[in-house]
Amino acid sequence: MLKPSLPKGTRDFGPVEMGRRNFILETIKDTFRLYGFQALETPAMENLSTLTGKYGEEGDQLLFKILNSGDFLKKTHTVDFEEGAQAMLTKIAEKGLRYDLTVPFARYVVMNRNELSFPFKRYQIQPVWRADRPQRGRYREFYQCDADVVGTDSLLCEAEIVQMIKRVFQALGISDYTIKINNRKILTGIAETIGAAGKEQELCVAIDKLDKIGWEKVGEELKQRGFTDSSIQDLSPLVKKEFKDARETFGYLEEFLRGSVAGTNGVEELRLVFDFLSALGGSYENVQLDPNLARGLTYYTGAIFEVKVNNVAIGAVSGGGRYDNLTGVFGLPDVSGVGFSFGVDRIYDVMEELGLFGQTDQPPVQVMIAHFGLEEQKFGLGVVQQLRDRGVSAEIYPESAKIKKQFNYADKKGVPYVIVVGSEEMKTGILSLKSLASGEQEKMKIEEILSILALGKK
RNA sequence: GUGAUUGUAGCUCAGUUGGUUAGAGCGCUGGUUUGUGGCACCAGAGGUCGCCGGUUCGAGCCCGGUCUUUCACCCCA
Repeated sequence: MLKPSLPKGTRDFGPVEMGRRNFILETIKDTFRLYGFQALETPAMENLSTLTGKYGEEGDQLLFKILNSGDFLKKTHTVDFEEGAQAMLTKIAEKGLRYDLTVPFARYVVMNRNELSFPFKRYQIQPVWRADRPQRGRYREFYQCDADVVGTDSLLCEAEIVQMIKRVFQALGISDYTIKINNRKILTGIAETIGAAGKEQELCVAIDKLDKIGWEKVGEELKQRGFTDSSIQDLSPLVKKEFKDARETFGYLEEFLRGSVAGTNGVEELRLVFDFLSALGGSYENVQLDPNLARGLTYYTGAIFEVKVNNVAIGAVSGGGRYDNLTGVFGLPDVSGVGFSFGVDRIYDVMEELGLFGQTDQPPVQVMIAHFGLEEQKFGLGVVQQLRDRGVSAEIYPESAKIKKQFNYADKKGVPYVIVVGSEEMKTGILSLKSLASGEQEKMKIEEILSILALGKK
């Protein structure tokens, strides 16, 4: 017999997990809709030509490729084997699983550019696949919850993103978190200011590790990447400075980036984002302007975000930024957009670690009807139907069994109420309603039970 | 992709320098209780020791490979 197993880095979600995941997903969806985003779904698989080259060389290796159907060796010749995997790939696979939701979205926008009215706001909640090596909080199949606005460069979008993040985390009961904001132009400005213009890519990769390995090691890495001692020297005060609030950070950055047009622009943009945030009635609580935030993604050009839950050893649970040329590779240039994404799987892990589930768990059904035999069960069917008609989720034990067994089932499943139907109850029409949590049991008319449970369901 | 690490009952884990029929707790099934779950007591079921191969008279234990888990790097949600 074959032992069943799952592919590496994938998981099943049982009933309890699904309840919790759906709670998170519904919260996110609600929020997206509340801000005027519309749903979009795209296929799990895309043409490989759509996917390759969009995530860098590393990304291409992490793509799951789909072997062509039928005789996949049809187009190959023996010499192809000698050419190596890279050359062979295009002949045996033309499709791949999506790696993120942004590229399929860009593809969709380009294909439907004439039908869409811009600015176009869409959200998309679907699994993505990466042939990564799994770790905690890192899977080969995981969900992304993206919301993007394309076709406008208004910084209001950035401010609304902050508001959406705050709403979601509040609804989920996560309070100790930080939304870090920076602007790619500020990073460009920093590179220019320290005399390393054009090396911002390297700067980002190194600076991103700051809270992980510390300034000293980052300095070493910068040196290895060809930064001069004086550049590193110049960078040092900015990195080491601890700002007490956004106002102070803005002041310092303005001074620091005085000589850089890009840098000054970046600061101005962020100021406007903060202005909009105030106008929306949002506080700066949980929001941190962090000039050292440097998300590696190559396509961000403006604001960048990252959300971390404090005191939990898991990476970012949300992130995003503005890109000026999302659709350019598909032949539609100059479409500015800004988007962000929640990592449900990580949010789940965080909430579990913080013990936030439990209060949010919903019972599988409100009430179960236990009975003593076929006649009693038939009587119970009438009751169960009435309950369902009133919108109360209810089930009746499907077979005749010892009452103890029926109670046991309800208890294990976590059903809060049990109604017992016996010959006495059938005669009088007065049923016993027992709360499994308290153990209290009361006799009352069906109508009364219906009212109590119908009230309780809200 | 590089370097480590893990795997014994459904779950969490014991298992002596390699030596008979591999154990515990929890869970599960049944009973004590044919109109009541949780608690208690009693009984019972359940294991190709991840998989394949090797060394050995003999392997859960040693060796190789493979899969899986976790971790660091790379990168990322």
